[in-house]
Amino acid sequence: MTTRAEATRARLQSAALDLFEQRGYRAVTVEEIAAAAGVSHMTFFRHFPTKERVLLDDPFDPVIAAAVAAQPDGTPAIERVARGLLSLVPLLDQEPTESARRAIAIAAREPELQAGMAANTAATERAIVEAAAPAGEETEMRIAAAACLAAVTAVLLDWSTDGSRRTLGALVGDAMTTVVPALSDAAVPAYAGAAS
Amino acid sequence: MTTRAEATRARLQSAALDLFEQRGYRAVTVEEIAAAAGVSHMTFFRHFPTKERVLLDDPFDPVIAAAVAAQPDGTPAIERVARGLLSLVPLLDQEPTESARRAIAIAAREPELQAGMAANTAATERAIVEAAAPAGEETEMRIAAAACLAAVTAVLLDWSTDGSRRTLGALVGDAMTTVVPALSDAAVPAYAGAAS
DNA sequence: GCCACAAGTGTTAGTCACTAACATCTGTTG
DNA sequence: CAACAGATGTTAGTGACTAACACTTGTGGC
Repeated sequence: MTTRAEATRARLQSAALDLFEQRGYRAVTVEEIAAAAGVSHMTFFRHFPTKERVLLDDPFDPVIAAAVAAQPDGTPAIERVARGLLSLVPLLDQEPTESARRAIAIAAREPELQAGMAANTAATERAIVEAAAPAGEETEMRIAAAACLAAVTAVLLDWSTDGSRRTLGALVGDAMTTVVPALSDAAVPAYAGAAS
Repeated sequence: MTTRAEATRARLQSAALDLFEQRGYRAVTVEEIAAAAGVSHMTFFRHFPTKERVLLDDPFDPVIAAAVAAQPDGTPAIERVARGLLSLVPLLDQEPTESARRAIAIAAREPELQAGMAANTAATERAIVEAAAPAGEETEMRIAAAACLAAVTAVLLDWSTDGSRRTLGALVGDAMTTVVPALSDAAVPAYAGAAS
């Protein structure tokens, strides 16, 4: 059941994406987005706390955190995080990622939006630490999460803009292999040697 | 020779730091900072492009980039970056870091400022890639830089607020060991085993 | 000392993101 | 249909940031 609020929210996101693509993030005002969605600017701010959030909305933290937590412990934190992220690759390659790609492509052009993406990353980092860090190893896990997520963000930016037709999954595989060279040795055959 | 502009800039930074500590980043207006420094708000914006920048000013990118570039190539990108950052530890432990610590402690409390720190990190990342990436390996280097810098940022936030009396250098050593476990084996004896 | 000249700063008048308070409308439930 | 809650609108702000133009202060040549 789609509530009225959900429909409004979706219209705002869609209108914002279109307008940002046409005229650039900076040049579009919240008023204009709201008008294009047929609502007032107050309604916009009831659905999104900031202009930035209408573009950079990311509800995947719990999924990512669970994937990391599912990795066997006992191995170094950075390997657990890397393997957890790799385990999500099949999911990535089947999702309807087109609107996400458009959003990231817009963010890639505006430095202020990359700061916003970093805020997303920080939230994901916290989720991973809470879900997957053994007691007493929170710092290690936070460092490992920060490192791996930064690497994923780096390839996300490429993927969104580059003409390169590589799948997001393959790029994430490369990123994890770069961060944890040991992964390419044997553990994840599907991605071994994928890095150039 | 200290120019008038440099003096004004320093007064603005100092006044901002004091006011932010007393009343919090959000609650202090640019007008108030400017007034405390004896100038108008327009002068503030001539010295700093945004309110955020008066706190998060970071001129160390060239030093960091050079330190990474100085590492021998042929090893994985992530090891070069990690070793480059480690080579700066002696410098860290002798610098007058007190105002930096105060600034980071303020930033640690405000999510919006952590986004600003991420913008700093992105700039550092670009500087490292430009200075140290062999032709054709830019992506690998960018991923490695993003990962290591994220790890350093994570410990910086701890260092600024925690009562822990560990030196910044020791914390950075731990961070690099977490990201590149291989470093603890032999290469950098001073930090081997420093991680808990 | 005086006179360009430029760098630094001030004033004023805006735009736009974002907030608070209160009114209105719409859909649902008894 | 009445009552109620969720969703939206209106209005009136605050504060970050910009543009245009005037002014002031320090510096070098005469």
